Amino acid sequence: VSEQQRRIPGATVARLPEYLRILVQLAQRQHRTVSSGQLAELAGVNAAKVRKDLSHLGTYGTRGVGYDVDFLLFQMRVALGLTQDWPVLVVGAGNLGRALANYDGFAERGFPVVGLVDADPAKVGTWVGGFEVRSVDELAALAGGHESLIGVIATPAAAAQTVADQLVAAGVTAILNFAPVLVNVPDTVAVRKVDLALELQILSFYRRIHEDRALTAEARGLTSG
Amino acid sequence: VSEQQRRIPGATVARLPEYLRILVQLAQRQHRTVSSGQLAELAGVNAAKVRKDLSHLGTYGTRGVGYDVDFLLFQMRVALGLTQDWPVLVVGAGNLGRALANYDGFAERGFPVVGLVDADPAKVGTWVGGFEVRSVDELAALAGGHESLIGVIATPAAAAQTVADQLVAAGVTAILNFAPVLVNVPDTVAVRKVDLALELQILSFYRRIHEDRALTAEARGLTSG
DNA sequence: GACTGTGAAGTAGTTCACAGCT
DNA sequence: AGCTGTGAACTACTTCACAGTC
Repeated sequence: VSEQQRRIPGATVARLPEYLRILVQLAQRQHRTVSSGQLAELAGVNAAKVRKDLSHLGTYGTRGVGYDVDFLLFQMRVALGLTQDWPVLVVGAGNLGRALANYDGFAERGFPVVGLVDADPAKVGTWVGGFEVRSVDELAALAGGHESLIGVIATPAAAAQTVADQLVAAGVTAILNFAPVLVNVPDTVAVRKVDLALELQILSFYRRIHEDRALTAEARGLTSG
Repeated sequence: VSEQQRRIPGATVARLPEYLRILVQLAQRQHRTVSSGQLAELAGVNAAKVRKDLSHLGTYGTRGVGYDVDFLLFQMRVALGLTQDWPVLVVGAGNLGRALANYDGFAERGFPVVGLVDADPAKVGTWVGGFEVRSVDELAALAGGHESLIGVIATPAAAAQTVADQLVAAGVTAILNFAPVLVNVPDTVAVRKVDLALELQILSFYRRIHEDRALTAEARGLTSG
C-alpha cells in the first residue's frame, strides 16, 4: 500500500463499507464483474462518485467491462484494514450493551465480541446471551489478550470518560462510543461516536422538508392524477 | 419560521443536535449565557463554525456577551422540529429491537417508544421490558393512532424493504433504518440509515492513521520525553 | 459499444479576519 | 475588552464530460 493510496478523502472512507457490503452480496450471487453504474444503483449514489471513490484504492477496473468483484473486494478490505477480524469488547451491560454483545451483525462482518463488562457488582456474574458479565476492573486483563481490539462504550454519559480512560490505559487504540457525550483521548486513539437519539433528531428536521414535498405535490394534483 | 431559515446546510443540521444536547446540560447547570468559544470547546469543533451554524437559525447572540442559553435552546428546538415529542414504533424484536424499545435515551430526549412489533408468531405476545410484542400485521393500527410517528426498522436486511413499504402504507413519514441495506421509499418520506458494523469498519480504517501517529511520535522520542 | 479514469468545472463546507455592537 | 455576525479566501467534495481502453 503506497503513501498515495492512504490519503483517501473522508467522504470516500465513509462510503467504502457500503460498497463492501454490496460486493459481498454480489460475490455470494456469483457475479464476476460489476460496473460503476450497477454499484451506484445499489449504493444509492451516482456512477461518477463510485468511479472516483474506487480510483482512490488504485485503478482496478477494466474499460468496457467493469470491476472484478473478488479483486475489488480484496483491495477494499486491504484499504479498510479488514483483512483480519477485530475482536470487540463491550463496556456497559445495560439494554444497549447487552444487545450489542449479542448482535449477530458484528461477528458476521468480522467483529467478534469477546467480552462484556460492567461496573455494577449486581450485574457482574450474570449471563447475557452467550456472555458472562465481567467486572470493569478486569477490562485491562480482557483487552490485554488481544493485539488489536475495539472498545465499545455503551454506558450512561456520566461514565463514558472514565471508561475511555480505562480503555486507553489498557492499550485499546479504537473506540466506538454510544454514550451521548464527547470523550477525550490521545490523538493516537481513533474514536467514533454514534448517538441514537441524535439520529432521530436529524430525522425530525428532514421529515418537515419531505412533508413539504408531499404537500407541494398534492397542491399540484400530482398525487391524485 | 421564514423561508430563509429553512435552508440550513446539511452539515449544520448534523451538528445542531450536538449543540442541543450541550445546551440542555448547560441549562441544567443554571448557565444563563454561553459563548461560541465555550460551545465549540464542548462540541469539539471550532468557534467560527459554531457562529456560522447558529447564524442559520437567525441572529440570536449578543456581541460582547454570547448567546442566551434558554432562548437558543428554544430556537434550536423550533429549527429541528422538536417542540413536540415524536412517538416511535420499533419493528423487529431481535436483540437490537428489544434494546431500542427499552433504551431510556430515546424517551429522555423526546422520542417515547409506543410499540414493538415482529413478524415471528413465536415472539408475538411475549413481553420485553415494558412492551408486549405485537404482530407486524397490527402495524398500521398502531401507527394510525399517532399523528407523527417515527418507524424504526430493526429487522434482518432481508425483511427491511417489506417493513419500509408497510410503514409508508401506514402513513409513517420518517424512518430510521438499522438494517444493513438501502430501502426505497417515496421522496415524501425521510429515511436515515444507521449501520453499526459499518461504523466499526470506518473505525478500522482510521485506527491505522492514528496508529501511525503513535509510531511517528515514538520515533521522534516524544512519547518517552 | 461499453465502461473506466480523470482533468476541469461546479458546489458545499470551513476557516479567517475583522467590522460592528454591547 | 469581549464576543458576534459575516464577507472573503480557502479547502473539500461532487459532478460533468470526454479521452482512452477493451
